[in-house]
Amino acid sequence: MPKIVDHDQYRKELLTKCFDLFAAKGYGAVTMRQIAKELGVSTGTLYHYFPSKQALFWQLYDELNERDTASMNAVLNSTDTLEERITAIFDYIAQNEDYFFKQFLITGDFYQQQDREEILANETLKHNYELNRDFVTKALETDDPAVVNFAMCLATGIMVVRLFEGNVVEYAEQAQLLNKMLTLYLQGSALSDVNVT
Amino acid sequence: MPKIVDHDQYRKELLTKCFDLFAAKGYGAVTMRQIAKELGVSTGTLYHYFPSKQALFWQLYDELNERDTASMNAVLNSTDTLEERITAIFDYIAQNEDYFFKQFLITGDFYQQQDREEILANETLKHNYELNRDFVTKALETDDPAVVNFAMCLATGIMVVRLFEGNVVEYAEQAQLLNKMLTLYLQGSALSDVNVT
Amino acid sequence: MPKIVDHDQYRKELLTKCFDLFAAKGYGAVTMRQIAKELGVSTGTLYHYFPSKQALFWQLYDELNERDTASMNAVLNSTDTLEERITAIFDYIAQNEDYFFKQFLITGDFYQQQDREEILANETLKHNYELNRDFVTKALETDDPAVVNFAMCLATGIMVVRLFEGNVVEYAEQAQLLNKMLTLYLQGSALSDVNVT
Amino acid sequence: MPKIVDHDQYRKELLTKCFDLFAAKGYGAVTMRQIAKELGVSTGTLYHYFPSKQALFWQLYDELNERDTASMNAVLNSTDTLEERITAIFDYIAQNEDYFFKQFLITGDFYQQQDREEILANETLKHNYELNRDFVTKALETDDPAVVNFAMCLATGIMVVRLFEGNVVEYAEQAQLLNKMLTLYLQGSALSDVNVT
DNA sequence: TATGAATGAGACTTCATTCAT
DNA sequence: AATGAATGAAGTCTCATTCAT
Repeated sequence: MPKIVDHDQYRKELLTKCFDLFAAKGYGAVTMRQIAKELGVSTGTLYHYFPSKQALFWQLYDELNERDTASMNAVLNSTDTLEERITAIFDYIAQNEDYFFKQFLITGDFYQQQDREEILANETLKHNYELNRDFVTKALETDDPAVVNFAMCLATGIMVVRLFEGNVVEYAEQAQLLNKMLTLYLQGSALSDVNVT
Repeated sequence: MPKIVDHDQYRKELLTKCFDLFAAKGYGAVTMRQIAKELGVSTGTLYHYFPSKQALFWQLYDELNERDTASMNAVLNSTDTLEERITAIFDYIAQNEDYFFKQFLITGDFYQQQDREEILANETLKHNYELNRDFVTKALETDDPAVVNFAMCLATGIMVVRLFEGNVVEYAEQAQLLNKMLTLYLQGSALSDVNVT
Repeated sequence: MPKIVDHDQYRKELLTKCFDLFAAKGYGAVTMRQIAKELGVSTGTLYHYFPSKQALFWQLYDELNERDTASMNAVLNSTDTLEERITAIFDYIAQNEDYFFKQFLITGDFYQQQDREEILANETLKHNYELNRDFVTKALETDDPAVVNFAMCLATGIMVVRLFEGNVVEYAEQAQLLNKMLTLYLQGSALSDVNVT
Repeated sequence: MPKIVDHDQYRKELLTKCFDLFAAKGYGAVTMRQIAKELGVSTGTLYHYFPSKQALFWQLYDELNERDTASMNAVLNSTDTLEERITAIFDYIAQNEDYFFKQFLITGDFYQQQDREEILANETLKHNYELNRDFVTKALETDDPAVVNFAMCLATGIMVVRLFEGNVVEYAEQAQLLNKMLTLYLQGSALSDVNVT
């Protein structure tokens, strides 16, 4: 018997440790030697677990998505009103902003690995988006896809702006705004629905 | 100073040609030799105009911002109502989406050149943001910074989502939504202002 | 000593399986992992039987020679005339051409392991040559070493030319030529011997 | 203008210097760093002239063939009889044995670069063989291809045996033998031709 | 015995940059 | 101002070998 190691589990542990490194420096700027050093293994070992730098990167990306799916489900518990749910979501993003920054940056790296066409055809990417969409749909309790997109784009935008510009926008403030506007808008829709009827 | 003008102008011409290259492949993936070849000059000449790859990159970034400033001013001409102005802005983004994609990607590369701290302290970046903010402020004719941010984040978000996910959102649709909500919201504010008064 | 026999026999089995691998790809291009995989064992096990890659290689070489010795003896049975014996030898080479190709290629690899001096001083190599020489001497029933060398070089040459150039020469044709020439030559020698006497 | 260098001529100079290195150690055992060091250039420069190690190797191979063609033509001058011509050829080989050794070893390496099929289909290889064949045909003044092959295989065989076994055969001795046998054989053919007529 | 995880030197190759011309 | 040859550090990856189990 060889050294007792759960190959797959150890592989995931290594991936976890890579996260920060890629997020901080970007795919291109991180060398396999650096990764190995950071993980406390030799380059040989690194290649024992990941056939190439690209492969390591893709596996990391998959791993991230898997996590997100798991952690998002708890957010909407114990929320009753629309306002509470909006607040909960923006709070969740705010709390995990650092993680989202990193994930976004890594996705950005991901992007530069291949042609745009391939990216847009990529199943993992699509799947991740569907996930988020369903989540927001459930939160807003609306079946108007435009509204769902509206909220998602706003949230994404805030995050991106904060990433690039710093604290020029605040989550809580924007959450309130969204809440008010949405309430007014949905009331309006409801009214016009009533009127129509 | 006859030569200097030529020098500077030629430098800008070279920069222009670099834009697509960086946008398509990313900073790290483009080599100075590739750039030189694309520009039809030798590496020696390239280094004659730009002291380093980084410098070339920064100058490109500056160049981009300069252009944006110029081209954005014309957008709001011949718009009277809020709706028209919102439509005009989103239309402008939609028309130049490809350019914004590239600019965003290059900014992303830019980001990976250095620490987050330095980025956020960077004057060029700040300046660019101020510019956009002023533009939106003027367009929305509101002095509520939260609302300005709201619109900016939404627009940014739509662009980013489309970049990564494809045509899952549409500019026109979101523009309409924003228009309705904003109208309702601003009316409400006006009313409450009145009430308060 | 019950275990030792198994050990040695297993070792030889492993060697046999290595033959094709080395012949096909060459010493340098075959990795120990590949060998292990091909043999259906782990690298650890491989190293249990062979202290190093070089050692494995040398043992393979020895093994080859051992086999040749055994298989060549039967060739000259039931041949009466010189013509029959020459035909038998060339036939034997033709039948086993593939094996000779591989052996030659492996010997070529062998060569590149060390300095020419060492090669020429190598006992295994010498021994193998003596073996072949004795065999040909017996076949030609002559004690003129020049003639023996002549035949050996011709046979070697045909094999090498076919290895590198393909079927541009035929064994049977050359065997006939050698037979005729040798017959003429040996008759002549005999005559002159008589004359001398 | 850059440093004045005749790119192509310098490339050939570098190739020449590589010859011994490859012949002595074999393709696999020579590293690009070693080559660079030996040539007195940096690895970067080496790659400036040769896109890869393989490419360098193929170019070397081509270069060798080109040379052989040139140098073989002078050999048959001032030879009148068959004996003189045979002697001249074997002498030529003996004089340049070291070169032939190296060429043969490099060809052997060459062989291990790719599949046998590809090798045999390789035009350079075929061309080289044709060249040698024509040369020998002219030297022996016979149009019997079997005899030409006979002589070629013998010469090749002597060279190969000497390469692997050392001075166990001598060129001069074998040249004499070949001369005698060939003379006898050709006389015989001539006679039988006469008889037939 | 047998396994395969681990090692780390070293292979090929790239690339920003310099410099002689 | 312009060229492109030259540099060498550094990147990704391989592989013979060792060793804990």
